[in-house]
Amino acid sequence: MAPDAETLRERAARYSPAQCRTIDAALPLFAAHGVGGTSLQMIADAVGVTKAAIYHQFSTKEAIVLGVIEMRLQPLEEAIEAAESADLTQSAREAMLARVIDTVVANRGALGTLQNDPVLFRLLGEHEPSRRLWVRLFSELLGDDLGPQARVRAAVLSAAIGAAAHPFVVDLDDDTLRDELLRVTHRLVFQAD
Amino acid sequence: MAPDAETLRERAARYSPAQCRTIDAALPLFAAHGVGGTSLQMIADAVGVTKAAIYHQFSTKEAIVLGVIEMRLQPLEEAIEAAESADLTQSAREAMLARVIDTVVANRGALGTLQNDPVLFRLLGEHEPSRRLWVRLFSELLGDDLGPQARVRAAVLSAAIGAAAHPFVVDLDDDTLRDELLRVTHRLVFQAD
DNA sequence: GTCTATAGAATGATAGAC
DNA sequence: GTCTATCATTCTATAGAC
Repeated sequence: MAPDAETLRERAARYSPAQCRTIDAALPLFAAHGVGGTSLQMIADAVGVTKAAIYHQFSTKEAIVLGVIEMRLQPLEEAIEAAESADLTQSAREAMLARVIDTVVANRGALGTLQNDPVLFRLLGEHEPSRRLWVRLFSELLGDDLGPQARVRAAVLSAAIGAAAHPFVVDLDDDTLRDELLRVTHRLVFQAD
Repeated sequence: MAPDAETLRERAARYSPAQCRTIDAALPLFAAHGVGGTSLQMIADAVGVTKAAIYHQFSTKEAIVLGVIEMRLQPLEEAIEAAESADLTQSAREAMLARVIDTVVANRGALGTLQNDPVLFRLLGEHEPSRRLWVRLFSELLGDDLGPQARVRAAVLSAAIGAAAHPFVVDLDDDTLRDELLRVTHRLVFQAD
């Protein structure tokens, strides 16, 4: 099995408890200051250890960023796997969208943060396991056709997932946000012209 | 007139040619590396001058970031002003959306970059002239009601504007992107449940 | 408006003790 | 797994000449 064929679950399982603490501390810092604006010192301070301890866990800053991606994308992988089915019936596609939106709302800040930082977003496109995840999601929802309409819909759906972390909706409760977001994305994905 | 009541046009007019060169050089760097990942040295190299010259133009890095916001948000201000009308008829609102989408597509990367970096995005919400701009846009399109439905729609519309810079749509020509994006956002904003 | 030169702090990263 | 101590590099920012 090629290393790139690993699932996010398999990768995430390899992180030690100390590494998980670092990953958890890094995400909100990335969300607030961006990856480029977050230093290892800031992460170390947030965890409550020294920089050297962080370097024992991760050999580079990029390795921490990858860890954040793999850990926080994992719930989305689970949602897609759970809803994936051999037959692309309309109801199977609707169930996948609903499950994805559930997960997005339950993980509010996380998935939005991954898409709203230029460094994280680029890595999301270069990191094979996460690439495959997006391909699975969009091809199941929008089909394999890569026409302009499907491309624009995919881009807006991707952006809409990030909108779950938008300031306009921070104080909506999960149920309300999920209902409204599902309604909007359902229309976006499934409504014919 | 309070300083905060200035338009973006008035502010943008104050920048010297040298400052404009710096602002133009900074945007693609912010898009690629994020604000936090972009140093003054990188900006100076891109302009072709030394750091000291940049510091003569802007006293801090944040002043450059503000300059980028004010310059690149200006076309959106023009679009909103041109389409703004006293009566909130449906056709006036549709005309504003169409004009905004035109401007978004014509400025592809710019508006997306402003919304896809955590630092730029935060400043967009703290900077009064740009705050007023978003309020005008969303209240004209979605009304003054701040219910959950309008809030989610506003957040997704805001994200959809950023989607014009998404990799999925980079190689679509302007006309195609504008048509598809307008169709999708029109439905998002105006379609009742 | 741009340059050279520099100050002082912070950065990513490493070595070696515990 | 964490620490102290340190390295070379880069950072923001300033002073003063042209």
